[in-house]
Amino acid sequence: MLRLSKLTDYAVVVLIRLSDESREPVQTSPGIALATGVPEPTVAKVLKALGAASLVASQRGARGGYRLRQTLDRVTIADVIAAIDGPIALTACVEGSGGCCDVQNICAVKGRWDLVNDAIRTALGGITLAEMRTASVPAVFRLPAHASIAAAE
Amino acid sequence: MLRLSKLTDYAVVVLIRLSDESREPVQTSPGIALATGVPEPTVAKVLKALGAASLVASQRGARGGYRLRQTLDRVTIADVIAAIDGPIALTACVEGSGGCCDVQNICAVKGRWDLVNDAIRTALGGITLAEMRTASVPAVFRLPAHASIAAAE
DNA sequence: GACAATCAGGACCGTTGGGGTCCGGTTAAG
DNA sequence: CTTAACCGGACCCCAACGGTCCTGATTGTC
Repeated sequence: MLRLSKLTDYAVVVLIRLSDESREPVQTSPGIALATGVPEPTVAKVLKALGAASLVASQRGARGGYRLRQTLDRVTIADVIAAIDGPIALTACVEGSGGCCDVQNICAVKGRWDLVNDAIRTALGGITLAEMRTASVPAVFRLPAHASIAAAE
Repeated sequence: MLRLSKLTDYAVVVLIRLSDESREPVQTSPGIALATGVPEPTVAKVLKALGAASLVASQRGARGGYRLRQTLDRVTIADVIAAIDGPIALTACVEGSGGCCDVQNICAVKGRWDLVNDAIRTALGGITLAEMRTASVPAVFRLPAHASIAAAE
């Protein structure tokens, strides 16, 4: 169903959590795990991927943790997906991977998926995490983080 | 990588093949398999799904086969994906599937993926198979179907 | 200077679902 | 009646993903 990975979903949750500047500017992965309800090892994995993509910066050692590298209005869904799932390409038959398709000499749509890939990339590149956080969300759901943490403990 | 299934790829190939009106208006799945290089059972499976979605019409019995129900300029990629992979929804957290997410009481992006889903649907709904077939494809690749069949035999 | 906290980067499994195959039944042409 | 073709399942296999864990490297704190 054109599913995108659950990890990406988590990544969005984590990034939005990280954007809450009202708390410590640097947050640890166990802390984020506790706050979001996502298992700690998974949070760590997501954070590592986001770090590799330079979406977050890490601080090692005692009192270390993670912080955002850009504000969320500068981060698009496409960025997150690319960070977690790799480059956005819907099929194996994208340009550059030539020769992988064993029926390509017959295939009538050879290379035609680029049109679709571009459309997807454009659509995804036009949505920022800031929009996902705020846009038309009932106030009830708008980051009642503190209360949730308390409830989770 | 936001991969869409190979079956969908095949479906596009099959539909484009089916659109070649220069041959029999009704084509059999073995015939399409031969022409496209896709294994016959797989072609049959794709055709069944397309039939269930009313993208193709089937004629049973001897001298039966499949034919298009609409011209390709009226069929979008979104239609094909929906026919093969089910409704387009990137995550499990879409509206209507309420209660499946065990962290939803903490999740800060509750329901926010709708924004992304809509963007994808719009992007995919704007591309027709006719565009995928013709748009800027070098003439060399433009359905030299007859030659290919001959070569495949 | 020793210790503790925290990230880094792998290796490691279990499960899921897609990809592919096959079979019995049904329909319709000849 | 025979044959050709679709129909609708059931079925299996494997790769990929989600999730976990372990062992280092780094840095602040006592």
